[in-house]
Amino acid sequence: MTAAKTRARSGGRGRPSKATGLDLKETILDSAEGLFARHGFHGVTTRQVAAEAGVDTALIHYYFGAKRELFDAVFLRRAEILNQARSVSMNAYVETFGARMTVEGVITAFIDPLLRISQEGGGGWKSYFALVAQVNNTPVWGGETMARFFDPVVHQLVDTLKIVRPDAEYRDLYWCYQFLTGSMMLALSETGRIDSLSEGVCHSSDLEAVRARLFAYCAAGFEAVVARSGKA
Amino acid sequence: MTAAKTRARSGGRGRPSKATGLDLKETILDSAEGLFARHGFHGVTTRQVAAEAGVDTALIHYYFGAKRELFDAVFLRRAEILNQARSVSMNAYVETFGARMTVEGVITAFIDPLLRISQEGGGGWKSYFALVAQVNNTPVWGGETMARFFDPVVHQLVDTLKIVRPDAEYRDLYWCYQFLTGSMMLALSETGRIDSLSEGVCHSSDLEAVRARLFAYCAAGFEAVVARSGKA
DNA sequence: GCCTTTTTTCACCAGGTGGTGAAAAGTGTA
DNA sequence: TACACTTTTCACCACCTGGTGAAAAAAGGC
Repeated sequence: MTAAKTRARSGGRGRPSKATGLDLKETILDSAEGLFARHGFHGVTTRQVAAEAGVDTALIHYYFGAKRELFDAVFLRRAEILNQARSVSMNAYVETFGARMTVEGVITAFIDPLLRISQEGGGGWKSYFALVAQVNNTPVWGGETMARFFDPVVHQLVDTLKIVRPDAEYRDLYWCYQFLTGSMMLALSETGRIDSLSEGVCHSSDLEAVRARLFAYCAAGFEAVVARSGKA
Repeated sequence: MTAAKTRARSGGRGRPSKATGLDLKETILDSAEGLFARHGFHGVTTRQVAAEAGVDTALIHYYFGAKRELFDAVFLRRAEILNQARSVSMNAYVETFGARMTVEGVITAFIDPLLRISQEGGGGWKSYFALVAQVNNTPVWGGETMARFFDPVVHQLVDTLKIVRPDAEYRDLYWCYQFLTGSMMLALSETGRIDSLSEGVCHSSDLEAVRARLFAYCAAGFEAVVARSGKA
């Protein structure tokens, strides 16, 4: 259902509460988010966003300026929530387990908040993750955008892993992170590819299946790389 | 350097050999490939492709039809080479090692041809891998495109892994493949993200570093998932 | 040479693009 | 009421989009 229709029925009881001001700003962001996630930055026009939000084209420019600024606003909105959730999760893990931390535990603390948010956070989050996955694999400005929004929490992960495995080299840690993020983003974006590939055995929407495998997979891969580097 | 300029100097000896006919068709594909890889399907116009190829816009439609057909032609050209290289590599591995096959060996036979081609195959291949990585993370038509071009060789991988670990469930195999392909495509697309993230410690162009880690990483992750599933 | 076929260019179209400026409508305050 | 301010709409612009049809040029067969 388009945001326009959603706004139209507007609740049905009490004040009609026509969306206005900041409400409308969020509505525009929601529509833009869904469209950007499905078609990419260049595959979406400001007119499409306006139409789905039930809003005049000029209003988008009034609130956000240029199209690229709208995109950044979409990207930023949830990045802050994400970063805080991950930071809190990792800090809690460090404080709870201290010297008994494991690689798999750290990785779980890093990834699981995203899975939980995707499962419990409502539909907008699925679009958002698909969007981030696309940006993550975009050359030119993709790397710069990811760095701008997500570098700090990644450094927190790497530093924590370095505490758990003090002998590991940073080169290995960063490469393992890259492998991890490739797997993680592809799983979170739920492209549907695994559904057809596996002929119905797996479903990309089944994040519980991801949870049951991804942490162990990444942790084992990580340990193997560190071990191999140590003996080499 | 643009293809237009490349064509202009045209060799310098013997027949002037102005590119024509099928040559020109390849030139257009080269230009399209580079542009699509950098900016995505919607981020490129047929005029840009024509300009970089040093060719009239109408010629593109003469040879390839609609823009989307041009994109598919770009995608198909190298997919066939890729699929054959991978299939040959895996068959050779199976025949050479037979009952002594290992998970890491199979995965190496599956991934290494791509690394080698990227290292030795010339610049066009780097663009191509970046392109495939983008499509792999594209919802809507990305999954369908990947399936159309790459499903058979993936099934060959999964079936071979099933021989090496007969007790493994297909569900686990497919999920592990998804994790693997996410890591692999991100590494092959050389987005430059790891360069800035690691502050110069790692370079995404360093495929030798990938080779030294990715096979072991994926194999260990794979074994861990299978083992966990077996005992659960 | 001539004729046919393929390749390349040119001029053009209908519709869509991001973006703007001014007017209009709404909102709060006194 | 009148006023200032914010939010929303409308009409519009210059430019670009994918794509087409016919003419021109080149290549090949005889």
